[in-house]
Amino acid sequence: MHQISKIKGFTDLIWPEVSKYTYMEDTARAVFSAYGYREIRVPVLEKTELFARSIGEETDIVQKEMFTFPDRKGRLLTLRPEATAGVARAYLDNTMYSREQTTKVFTFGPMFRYERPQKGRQRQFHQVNAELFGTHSPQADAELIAMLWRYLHQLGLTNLELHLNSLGCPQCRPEFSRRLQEFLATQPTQDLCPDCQRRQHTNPLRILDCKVPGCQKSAEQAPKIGDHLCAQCQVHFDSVQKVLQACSIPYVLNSRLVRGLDYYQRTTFEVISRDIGAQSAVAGGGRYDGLVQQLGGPACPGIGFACGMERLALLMDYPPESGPDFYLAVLDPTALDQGQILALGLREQRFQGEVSFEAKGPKSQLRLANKLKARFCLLLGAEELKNKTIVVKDMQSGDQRTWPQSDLPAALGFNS
RNA sequence: GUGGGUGUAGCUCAGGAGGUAGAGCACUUGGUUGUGGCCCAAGUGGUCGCGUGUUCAAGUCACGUCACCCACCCCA
Repeated sequence: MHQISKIKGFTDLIWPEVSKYTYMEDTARAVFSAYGYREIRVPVLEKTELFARSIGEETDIVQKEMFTFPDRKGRLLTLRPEATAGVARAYLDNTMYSREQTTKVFTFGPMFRYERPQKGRQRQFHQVNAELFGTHSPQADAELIAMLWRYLHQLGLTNLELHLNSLGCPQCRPEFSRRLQEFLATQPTQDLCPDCQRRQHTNPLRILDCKVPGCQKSAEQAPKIGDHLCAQCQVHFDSVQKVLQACSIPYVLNSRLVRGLDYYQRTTFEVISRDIGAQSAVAGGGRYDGLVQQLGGPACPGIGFACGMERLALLMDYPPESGPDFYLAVLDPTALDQGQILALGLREQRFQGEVSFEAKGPKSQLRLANKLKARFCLLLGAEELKNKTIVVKDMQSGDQRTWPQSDLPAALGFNS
């Protein structure tokens, strides 16, 4: 019989790797709740239309990266490729906008994109996500970015770069796109890659972050969106930067930072690591003031970010190495039951440890205790069973002595 | 979707120009050591990813196929 293997791009998270994920989640809860964010959990499966309408019909994500299939009644469903659309939908479905002026939520969980797997990229991957609805204030942009920065710092990550840009708004961006197209028209067409020759007409902003050398050269000389923001966008962007500076959050302006989801406007940002291979963006986000309305809700601004947990995991040194408090080594089969009873008592006192399920000689038992990095090895043989004692050995110093079983917790060097 | 790389023991990998599978680590047992760590000895463990072909003979050559990895692309 052949084994059934996992499907491409889907991975099992096993220990110790999985402990990084619980740590990221626990840390997110701790940090985000200090900023007033509450947890939200939304479905993994949504109507395809939700993503088509929010992320953008023409984006790569919608065009070729979604897991989409009909349900038993022929309705098109899609495994979420990102979290914001679903959270925005939930915000509307639950009329959360009517409960309070601003709503702060965070979530985490699996996302799905049909891409070729590589380092830092899986078909099922995980994100930590935060969204803030209901305010236009640039202070909110800065607070959200500061929270993200704080979170990454709390995870012990350094050597990260925060890239910042403004994409303008529906007032000023069309004008900039037109100027960009005009500029591109003056460039020799063959300098652009085939993709960009198409984008030139459909989505010219995307050319700015194309990595093909010819396109980069053109992009360098191209007009910058920062020079073409409308007055309100300029004021907004300046304010965001002012707060970030005041909070001592280091960032670099990157006029070529263009996000691949259509709903972003004004502030956008990305956190980059140079230490994890080609997929270097560990977090990204921005303002999406038009999104809620686009989904059929009231005009309601919003801003949010997502962190790629797989990519953060590549940077994390976790869990710290540590062994159990004790290993209870049973030397004689007749003592197996008593071993369990004694371990139960220790565990009730919050000591952490293992009991052997089978009796073995002292030599192999001590080898095992050593391998487990247990602090104490407790040896229980036929003689100890009879005398109601147990041998306690400190694995580090090698010291050992015989203790009454009734007083075992004290033997591990703790009082109560 | 497009490139490139890799698939041999539980793990990391050797196997020059085809001749019936190797090392280190790990594991088991024993010796030594004050009952563990160091050292020594023995032992368990492999349809060489899968299939077809060439050949007297294929881990080794050819073709195909699958899987994984890295990169493009895209993004977190």
